[in-house]
Amino acid sequence: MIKPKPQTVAAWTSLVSANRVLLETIEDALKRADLPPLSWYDALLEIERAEPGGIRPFELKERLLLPQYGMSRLLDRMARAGLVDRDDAEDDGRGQVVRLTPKGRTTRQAMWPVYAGVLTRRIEPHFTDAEAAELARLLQRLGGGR
Amino acid sequence: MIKPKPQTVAAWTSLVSANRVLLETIEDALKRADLPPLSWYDALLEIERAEPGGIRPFELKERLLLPQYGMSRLLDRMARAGLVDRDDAEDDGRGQVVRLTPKGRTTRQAMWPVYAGVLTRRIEPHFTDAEAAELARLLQRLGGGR
DNA sequence: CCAATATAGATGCAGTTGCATTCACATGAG
DNA sequence: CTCATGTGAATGCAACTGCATCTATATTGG
Repeated sequence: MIKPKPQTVAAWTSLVSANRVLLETIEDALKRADLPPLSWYDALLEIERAEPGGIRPFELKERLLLPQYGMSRLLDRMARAGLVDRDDAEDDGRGQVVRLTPKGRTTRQAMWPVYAGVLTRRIEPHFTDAEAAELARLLQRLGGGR
Repeated sequence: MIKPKPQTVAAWTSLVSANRVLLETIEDALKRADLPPLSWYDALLEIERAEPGGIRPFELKERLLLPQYGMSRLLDRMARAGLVDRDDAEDDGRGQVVRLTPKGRTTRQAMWPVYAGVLTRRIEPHFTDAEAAELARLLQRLGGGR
């Protein structure tokens, strides 16, 4: 019979809780500022980083850990909102290249202070610099990287 | 202009990643074992802990950090699946008392080894006991407890 | 007691997600 | 070249979530 150590269970439950609470705080803040949800931020940032060549949806989904259909629909919504352009890929008739529109760029820039504000206010007061670094180091072992 | 420390951002992004990866692994394992999703486990456990008196949905939603409508619907589904009973509360005409059915109890018991197995295999190899405890300790400061 | 307000829980609707499948183009073996 | 197989992306459908609202009972102030 498998029996995890108490520390293991404690680490997992506190991880889930922390994630939930922080996520909710961030989504709330974005909503109150009349900005798109957090998932859009991550996508916008990743697309911006891929400038000026743009990025293929299948690369994006790997970096964001989204399922293929999730990526497809997220891009749909962002395109409908005028934040990204999807053009057919020159060199692959099946695929596309995604790029930010100017509005996409400004939207990401508008989201950052809200996002950063929550992170700063909700994380930094609880840790010394060394503790935060240690926390990041430990957590990185769980996610496989990124 | 708000500018979080790099450690803060690193801690947050690795937290999100770790959460996503582990959650997905657990849900996958449960699905492959033909068992209900993880959210049911948490609810079943909390209800079981409240035996024999049962628990009120509004208490449950607070312990599980779910919105009221989320709790209401989760209980709907679990009741439809025959895992819980909802009876009118004796002392409060507005409310109910939730209890496990025998099937609810066995289902929770069936889920645990799958859940525990993933936790053990995906967490314990990466940490010493002290590290796991330290991780839990640091994370607890973020979620406000639980 | 009555009216005003608060709390427990359900629900209609729109938007999102998961799953499975589909379509189109790409690639490699013969 | 041609067929079989693989890969990039979209989509129909059912389930789930968020939001706002609604109903019913409880509580409080007068």
